[in-house]
Amino acid sequence: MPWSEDRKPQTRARILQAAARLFTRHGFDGTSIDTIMQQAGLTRGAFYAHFDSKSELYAMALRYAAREGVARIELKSDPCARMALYLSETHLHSEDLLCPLACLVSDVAQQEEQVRETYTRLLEGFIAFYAGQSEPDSPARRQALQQAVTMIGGMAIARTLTDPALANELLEASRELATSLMADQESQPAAPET
Amino acid sequence: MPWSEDRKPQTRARILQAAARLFTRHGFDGTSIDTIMQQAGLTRGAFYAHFDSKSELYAMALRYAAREGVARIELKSDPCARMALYLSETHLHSEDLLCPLACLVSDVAQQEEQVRETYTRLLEGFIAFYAGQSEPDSPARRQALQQAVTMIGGMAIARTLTDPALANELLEASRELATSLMADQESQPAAPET
Amino acid sequence: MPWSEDRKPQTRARILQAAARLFTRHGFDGTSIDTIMQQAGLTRGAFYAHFDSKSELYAMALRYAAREGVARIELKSDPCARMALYLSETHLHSEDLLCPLACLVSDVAQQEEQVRETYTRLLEGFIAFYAGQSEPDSPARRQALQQAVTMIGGMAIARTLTDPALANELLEASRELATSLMADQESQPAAPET
Amino acid sequence: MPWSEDRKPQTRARILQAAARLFTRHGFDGTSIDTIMQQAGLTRGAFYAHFDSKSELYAMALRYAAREGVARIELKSDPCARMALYLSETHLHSEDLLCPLACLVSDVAQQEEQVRETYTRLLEGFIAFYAGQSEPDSPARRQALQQAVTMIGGMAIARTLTDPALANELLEASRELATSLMADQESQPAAPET
DNA sequence: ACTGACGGGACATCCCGTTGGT
DNA sequence: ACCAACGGGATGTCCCGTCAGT
Repeated sequence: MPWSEDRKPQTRARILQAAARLFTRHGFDGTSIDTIMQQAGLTRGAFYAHFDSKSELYAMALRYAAREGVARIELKSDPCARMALYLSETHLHSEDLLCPLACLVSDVAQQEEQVRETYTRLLEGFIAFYAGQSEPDSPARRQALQQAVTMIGGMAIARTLTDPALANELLEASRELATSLMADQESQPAAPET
Repeated sequence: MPWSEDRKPQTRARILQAAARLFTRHGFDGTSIDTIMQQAGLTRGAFYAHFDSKSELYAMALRYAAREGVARIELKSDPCARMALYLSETHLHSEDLLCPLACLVSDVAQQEEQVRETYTRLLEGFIAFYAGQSEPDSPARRQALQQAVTMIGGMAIARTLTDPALANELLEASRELATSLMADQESQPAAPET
Repeated sequence: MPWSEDRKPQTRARILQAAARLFTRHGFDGTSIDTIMQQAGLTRGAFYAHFDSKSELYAMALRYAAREGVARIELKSDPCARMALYLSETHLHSEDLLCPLACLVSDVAQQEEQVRETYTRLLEGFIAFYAGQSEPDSPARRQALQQAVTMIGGMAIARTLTDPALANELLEASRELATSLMADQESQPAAPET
Repeated sequence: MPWSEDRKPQTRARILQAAARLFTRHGFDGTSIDTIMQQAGLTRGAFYAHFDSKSELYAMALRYAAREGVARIELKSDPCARMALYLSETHLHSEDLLCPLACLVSDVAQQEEQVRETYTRLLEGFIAFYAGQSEPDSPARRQALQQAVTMIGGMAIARTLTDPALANELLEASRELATSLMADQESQPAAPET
């Protein structure tokens, strides 16, 4: 092999990082390959040595962003603390790390099958984290799904609003709901409907 | 002008209808003015006699779709029935009527201020419907926010998934959560955490 | 209709003319839409108001060039004179009118089906001109085919050569062969083999 | 260098072979260096250790294809049999051996001087084969030129047509004409117009 | 000799907003 | 109000030639 052996993965990672940042902020159509590569310190010409198409990169970046996000949040091992961090104002205004599941929900919905497939799997991972080894139809599973909807939905909507006060109010309400869901799960395996 | 006096508003409505349908499905960048106008039975030249720009149309269409959606759902006066309809599989696979608040969350997030402003106001309306005349910081208000997150978030995520089973599972869990929220609201003004 | 009624056909004709000129000289890949439109006094933006794709234009330009060429040559009603004109040095070095059947033989061979179809039909027309109402398997038909091969083949090869002397020699030999074929046809319906 | 001494020419030959095959089928612009090298079992970087540019390779491949073609056809020493083989349907649909003089006539016409020069010399060789040691202006020379036009022109046009029946008809007519030319040459040194 | 990442140019296609014209 | 030709910007994709590195 020419070049140093780990140069390609490094470059690839740089591209993925830039892509993750830009895609989560401006979506698929709002981000050009030129911009991504420039952000990665390269030029357009090198792009196709790493990825087959913009779509493929998009899917890869989705995964990258999700894992990277998880990695940082995993510093907190408490699920409750993670949730609070996810639905925090800090995360909402974060410059470099946004959850693709939230920021790209409807963006992904308009992409081709493979991308939506990737999104689906990432969501399954998200759910699995909160569901643990629960049965397919168990209350724990249902609560994990509700947890996902609350967290992702809350963040997605908050990101869209122009009114910061309303966004914060929404985040807080979401945190409250998510907290109650987790409380239910611990104390009793039943659904939250009292 | 030899045309009948109410022709312009009619044409405008046709454009809005086509725009609402197409935007909610394919997003801002995925929908061209040409396609919209063709769908409305006109050509692109006529567009600028009704709207100043694509962005303005997008905002208008957002409002149009929201109102139109509300109009149809309003046949059910029961808030609970409305919620069930909103989070139903029928709505998920609907051909002609989708909630822009859900389908375009992250799409709107990438648009210019004015569009996000419109989205914000529509969301306020959505919340107000479930909140009633509640105080700014009351539990009822909080529950309305949670209701919005659950409904819009649930639908938005379900729309993106490729796995129909998972999508339905998610919708069902969302319905359950939304139901419990409404039950809480009626029985007691407290938050759902028992 | 806005604009003057025959403006579009005129513009279209300008584009076709430029395209015919450029394509016959530089082939499909050697000619860009930009260049064609510039040559036609327009810009790239207007192109797709007249043609669906570059390929379609190529096919159209093929037909245009063939007809235009025929039109000029038709001033000579004598088939023999036409042949002599076709295989003349004047035609070989012509600035603005080249036979697409000769100049684009192998260029067309690499294009998609529809283009080759167009070429095939044009060749049939070429043959029909020399065959008259001859039977499908008659000597007259065969001679027309041979005429076509001689004329088109001669011109195609001559166009490719760098040595002007050899090119002229080739043209002359082709003229001689074509002449003998026509002589045969008139005097006797048999093939030229004495 | 640890490599065996004749490795370079071998590799070079592999590249030439792949190039000849691909160029004759898809032309200069339709064939990428990547494809050629892949076909040769190498990658693009190795290319420039053997050739200076794509154009140079094109010229070389032209020669290679011509010689290779001649080599196979030379098994038949009878000029007439060779002609029949050249204008056969087998050659027309051949998978791996096509005459570059025919398949690339107009493709070469659009290339730079050096390539056309190569083509010109190859054609001279082609003519010389049928002309023998004839004088520059002799009937034999003229007939060789006509032979070349008939064979190359016939094949070039047949390759372009979409209608197999017409292509075969054209080939047959060309064979007939070529045959008569050879008959004339043997029996009498005069031109065919008796 | 060979690999493969990289720079940079080219181009077909798409789409928006304008404008002449009815 | 409506039509549609037109200008011009943007971008994904492809491809050539180079060069660092073995």
